[in-house]
Amino acid sequence: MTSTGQAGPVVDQNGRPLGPRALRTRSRLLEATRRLLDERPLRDVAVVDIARRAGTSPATFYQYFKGPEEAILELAARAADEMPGVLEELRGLAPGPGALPAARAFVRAFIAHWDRHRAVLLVRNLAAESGDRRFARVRRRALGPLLERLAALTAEGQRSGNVSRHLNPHAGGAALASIVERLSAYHRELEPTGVSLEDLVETTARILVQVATGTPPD
Amino acid sequence: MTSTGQAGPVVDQNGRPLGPRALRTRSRLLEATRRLLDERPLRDVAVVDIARRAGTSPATFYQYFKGPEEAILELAARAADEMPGVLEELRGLAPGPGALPAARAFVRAFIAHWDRHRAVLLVRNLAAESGDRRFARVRRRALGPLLERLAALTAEGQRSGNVSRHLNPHAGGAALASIVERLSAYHRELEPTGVSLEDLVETTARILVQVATGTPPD
DNA sequence: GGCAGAAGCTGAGATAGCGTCAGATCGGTC
DNA sequence: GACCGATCTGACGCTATCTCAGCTTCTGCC
Repeated sequence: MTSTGQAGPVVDQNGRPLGPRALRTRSRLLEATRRLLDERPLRDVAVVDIARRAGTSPATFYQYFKGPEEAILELAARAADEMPGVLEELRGLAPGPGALPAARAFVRAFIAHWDRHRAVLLVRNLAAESGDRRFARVRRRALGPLLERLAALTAEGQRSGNVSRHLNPHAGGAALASIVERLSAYHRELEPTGVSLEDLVETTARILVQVATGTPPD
Repeated sequence: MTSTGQAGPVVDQNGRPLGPRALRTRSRLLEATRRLLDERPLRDVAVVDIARRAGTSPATFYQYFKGPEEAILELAARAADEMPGVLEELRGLAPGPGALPAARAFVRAFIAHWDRHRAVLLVRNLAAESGDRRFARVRRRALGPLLERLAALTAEGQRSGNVSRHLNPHAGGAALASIVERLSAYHRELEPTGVSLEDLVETTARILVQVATGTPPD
């Protein structure tokens, strides 16, 4: 199974499975797309550019992808494959003294993940929010487990009486995930205003712990 | 002063000020852009389409705008002009019993604002996050006052001892604004998973109050 | 080594939107 | 009813998309 979630081997636009040479060409095209997207907005990334940078021709690109978007969809899927590792950091996030360090480590890992894949994730989010099902699916695959984890934590906090019954756990999970994702996307714009990355990590981690477990650290 | 923040009257691409007929044509073009953007992603909105829908020609469009993006920039600036009204709702958000209703009203107003301008705001955010200064500026103009308000509230909470000293007020403000903005953008995708708009409003409002004032409502 | 067939690649071309400019049209004025 | 500035557009050259038919390269077989 590929990282896009399709079953079976990688195929070209006609459904034919790819041999080793073709796979290498396809990889070069993906890598070229990734690099170009780091340099300029999607609108300015032409298929010709991708092909040239990959040392091949536009026609070859179209053999493997419907267009730049489809290549980005696959890059987003690959990024999603990294999420389990990032979520690992959340293991220690349970009421108690280990909560804050775990939250910090998680926030740091999440931001690093975003910094690695910023351009791709921005396109993913725009496409998903604009109604593109494929991108919405990849996004859900990446963030769903985070939402669930935070929701479960909130629900647990409610059971133990530390978190208000008036919160909806899923909405709370979504809200907390929003902070982490949004600030990851934005921290570069925030830093010039005097908020350091460490301020962001510390503040976000503390909000996570406070809201999800109901017990403010300190 | 126009809503883009430029001084003086509206001008065309050659800097010539517009007469009443031209202003009407320009307005039709803006409205057509808005409507098309609600129907499909920016990538699929051609200048030809905008012109046709406005009952004019592509050449006319180029007389007033460099391209679709510039039209959207102006639409985003107009949306930003609505923000003071939305922020009005925040007036009552101070420690005390009025905090929760004020927070609810604010969250509702903010979501309604997003629902009105969703397509434009998505493009604005993508462009801003991709490094486009003009869009970043409009975005700051819209959200800056919200950030400041929430940061001030948090700082006040710290002074009165209700909010942890370890939070950075500006980071906290940004985090809370993130929730509101992100969930406004996302609530449509969340609803199918069983989280109602009211759940979202209630949960977000409570998190706002709890984090910013340090006193959980209840 | 040489050859057949499969695998992979691309040149060339039809199509479509972009952005410009010279000139047509409109609408008010005398 | 002729003029004039304001406004609009037809037409054109350009660039990028996307598609084939056919070319090149590889592989295994004799």
